[in-house]
Amino acid sequence: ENTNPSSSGSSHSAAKEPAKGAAPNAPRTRKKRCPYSKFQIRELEREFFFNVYINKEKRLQLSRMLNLTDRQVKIWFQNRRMKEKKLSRDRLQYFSGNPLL
Amino acid sequence: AVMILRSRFLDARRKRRNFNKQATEILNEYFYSHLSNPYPSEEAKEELAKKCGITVSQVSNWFGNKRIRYKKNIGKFQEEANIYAAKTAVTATN
DNA sequence: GTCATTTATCATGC
DNA sequence: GCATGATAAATGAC
Repeated sequence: ENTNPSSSGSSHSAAKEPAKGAAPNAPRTRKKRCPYSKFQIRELEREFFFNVYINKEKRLQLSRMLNLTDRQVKIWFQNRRMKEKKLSRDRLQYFSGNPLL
Repeated sequence: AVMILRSRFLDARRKRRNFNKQATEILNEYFYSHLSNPYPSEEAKEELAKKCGITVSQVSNWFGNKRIRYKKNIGKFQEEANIYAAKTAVTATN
């Protein structure tokens, strides 16, 4: 379902600056945001359910399985923790001061 | 009853509804009167949220979207910028 | 690590 | 059909 351009093929796949060695003055281009596939999200969420903080071993394992870089998995968990915190805030705000409860 | 509330919360989370005209006015006034640095502090966000009747997160979302969409096409917002520039100029003279 | 943010994408309103 | 608000990747400050 997902033709994932990141971390594909070559094992070392540089995450940024796809340009060849022509330009030494690297205008470090920001990596384009690439939505993850349903399968990738499912596996990441599954691991997140067991432990909100992932260790290095499982991170490497997940990154290989999902064809993502370690950095991408690490950042996904960081963003996921922030999302959980925001969901908690929204839930609290929504259910607080609700006359039906 | 709890389940109903829960489902209502879950689908109300992504249902998008436009802000009322007054809230948009307030947000635009702040944005164009701070065009050189359109980054309201946490306290300013809370005050804007209260005046607009929205959450602080919604204020952050609005400014994030506004900043990048303004930067991406300044010309499209020129007319709008002039309107609020004139409006703040009037209030400044009073 | 958190967290505000940038950027693209998604989903809806109209 | 775009405008608009919310969310999902990605970066950087601290």
